[in-house]
Amino acid sequence: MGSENQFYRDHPTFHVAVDCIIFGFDQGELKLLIHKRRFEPAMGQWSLFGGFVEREESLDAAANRILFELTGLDNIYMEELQSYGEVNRDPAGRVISVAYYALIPAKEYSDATTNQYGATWMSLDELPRLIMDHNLMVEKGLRRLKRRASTQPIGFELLPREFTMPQLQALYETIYQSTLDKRNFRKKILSMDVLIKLDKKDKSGSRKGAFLYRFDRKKYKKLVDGGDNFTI
Amino acid sequence: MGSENQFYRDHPTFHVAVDCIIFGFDQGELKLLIHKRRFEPAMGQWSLFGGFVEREESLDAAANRILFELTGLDNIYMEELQSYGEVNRDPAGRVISVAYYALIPAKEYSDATTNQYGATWMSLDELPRLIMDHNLMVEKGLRRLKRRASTQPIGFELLPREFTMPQLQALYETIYQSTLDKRNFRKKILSMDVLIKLDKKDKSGSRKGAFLYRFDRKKYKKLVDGGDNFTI
DNA sequence: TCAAAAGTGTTCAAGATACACCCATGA
DNA sequence: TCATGGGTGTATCTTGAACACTTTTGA
Repeated sequence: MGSENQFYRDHPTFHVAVDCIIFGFDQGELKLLIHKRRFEPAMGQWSLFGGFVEREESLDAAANRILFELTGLDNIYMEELQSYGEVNRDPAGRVISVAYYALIPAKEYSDATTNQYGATWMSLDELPRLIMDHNLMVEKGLRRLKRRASTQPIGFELLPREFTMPQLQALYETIYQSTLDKRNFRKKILSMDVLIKLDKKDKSGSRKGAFLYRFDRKKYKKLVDGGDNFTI
Repeated sequence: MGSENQFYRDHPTFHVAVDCIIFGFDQGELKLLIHKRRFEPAMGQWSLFGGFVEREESLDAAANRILFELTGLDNIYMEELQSYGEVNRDPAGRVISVAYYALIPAKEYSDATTNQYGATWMSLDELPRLIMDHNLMVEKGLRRLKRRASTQPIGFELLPREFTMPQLQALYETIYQSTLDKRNFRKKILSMDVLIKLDKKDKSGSRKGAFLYRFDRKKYKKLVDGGDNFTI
């Protein structure tokens, strides 16, 4: 930064990190992708996936890089959550961390990649103590997920591209931690007209089989342009 | 930072700044407190109030310090909005900025202090071009304000401690950019039972005078504890 | 043939919206 | 006395909530 002016240079600089709260949905449970930290301090303890921001890299780029390195997945739903800047949050030095949360379709994420990085899908019900303020980040991420899920079509990010109504409902029941009436649920979601009903059934869940649906961004756009909102 | 380990030291560090989006409400308008920047680059151009984070200072502390230095006001409603980390957002060097938005009761903020820092209340309708990505920050802050105002009792932060119904309604009409029916508005807000009606009238707005109210945190807590939400 | 999950409509209650007149006061 | 803004109640509509039976099919 030889080009920086004197005024800037009189001020301190900081390490800046990105931490990713990676949510997945599998077997009727919300899960978090975590791993055991591979460097000091706190090596070997459970941690979110994170890393330092590099010199010519934006925050968003750093978050996407970390996620891609880990999962090989691109075009992932990802949003900044909040920055964490307490002076002593990291015992090894002053680090300002920007937390992102990401939603990935757990099924499309191969376990092969998982193990390469020691990544583990951990159910949110039995989440261990994570390093530093990472548990705080997760709590905040969860709150955000719950709120967002009710007003934005982000639930679909957690499901495979083709999914059934019972799957979708189970997802929302998990996120909201409550049971929903299936007739009302179908009515509401179908009334928004953002899904495409396919001609196929998924027979893995029952003998009868359940019709597959796909979320349609164009229809969603129509809904929004028409002045209506997604709510569920 | 002599205590930092080698792994950390191999990574770059960054200037970190805080920028404050300071909203006020006066004369039926939402306003933003801005000033002309006093150092290079872009000296003399309109800017949000901001500053660099200091060595032993958390992000929140930095935001509060900047706001306090500027307004002399303490205990201000303030919330982190989002971080801005594009590589070239600041032409004079790499700076990562954390944007905060604050709501202050414009009336309690004396113009004396204003002028000392060259601060200016600028109506949002005639907001000039601000430096760097500050206009983006303001837009995002506004969207957040609109959403939050409908589900959290933050409108009161923009009014004096004692206010009238017509004032409160005018505030919400401004935030939502729409007109509201005064009977329905009163019904809704009074039904939540979070206000205390005072025995006094404010006669500045009409001959008849309007009763003054005060927002009551205890009543609000009762509402929330009872499982209900603030909505307007 | 039966167990297990998928699929389907109607009724009722609550909350949101629309709407018009009287009141108090100072000039 | 009148102009100005403050204050009040009811009827209707829309939306969310509650609720039970039939269908399909593989074992």
